Amino acid sequence: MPELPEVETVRAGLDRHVVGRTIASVQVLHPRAVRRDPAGPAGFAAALAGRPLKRAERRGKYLWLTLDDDEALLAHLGMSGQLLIGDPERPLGPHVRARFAFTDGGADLRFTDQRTFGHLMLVPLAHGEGRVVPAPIAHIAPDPMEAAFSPADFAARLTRRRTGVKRALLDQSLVSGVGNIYADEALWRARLHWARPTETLRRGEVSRLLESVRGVLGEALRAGGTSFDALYVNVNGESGFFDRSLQAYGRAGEPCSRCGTPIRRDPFMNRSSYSCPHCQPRPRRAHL
DNA sequence: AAGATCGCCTGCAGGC
DNA sequence: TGCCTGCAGGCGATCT
Repeated sequence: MPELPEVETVRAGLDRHVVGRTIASVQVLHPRAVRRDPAGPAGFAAALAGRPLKRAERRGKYLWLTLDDDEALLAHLGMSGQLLIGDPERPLGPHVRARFAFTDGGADLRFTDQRTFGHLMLVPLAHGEGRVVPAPIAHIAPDPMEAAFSPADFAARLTRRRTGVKRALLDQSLVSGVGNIYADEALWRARLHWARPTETLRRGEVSRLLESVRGVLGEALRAGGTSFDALYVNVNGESGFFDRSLQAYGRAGEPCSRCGTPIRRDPFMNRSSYSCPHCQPRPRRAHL
């Protein structure tokens, strides 16, 4: 599941292999891939033909290629999305949803997505929080790794919430780029229970949490950051990450690496939260 | 109006 | 063997 580190690796791959080139033609192979684009598959494809790709940018889990005329090709990989670069003659796999060919006749770009939670759209650029971003994501907060991110704002907005700390971490309008996996990892590292009410967090706990979020994201980024160049054809946001060392996520029943207590799995928002019952004791007043 | 829930999707694991 | 259920999960839409 691509979260910020994976998406950043994809962005770096796009920067290296498609920025500076010009789109020749676009095939939309599954209409759902562009479901959020009001122009529809044909309009999306037509509007992109002949457009040069200027820059590859990212905020949180969204990435985009800026075009001329203050527009951008915006992408979200969802659960299973991949952007693959390779020989334009290779056969189309079953999950290829869109294909971009370039005027230089070189490697093409393919958006593949088994579960089709991801999407692409052609959008105008607009002013977001502290930066020019695609208009549809102007409501997304800066991610913890970007210059526009303000720790003071994050702390103030977090403790103003009336919810559990994990729900807050997953809310992209408070801080972007954190998904279920890294939320659990950051909470484990910060020794905070996922149901801890945000308004009870003390100043030191908030800074410990932010430090933990940045730590797990940064380490994952460094672990996976080379996978793209090594593979070249695999801008996929997965390869090189599945062997990432996780301390809590997915480790129900296994001993906590700090204290040996078995990691516990709790149902959470129709999915799961993993935590150490000893290091992350459940608060008396839990926000489930 | 903020916070919580729902529905979208497919493949796989596990039970019977 | 094959069917069924549950699970994975980000996010926009829709409730309260």
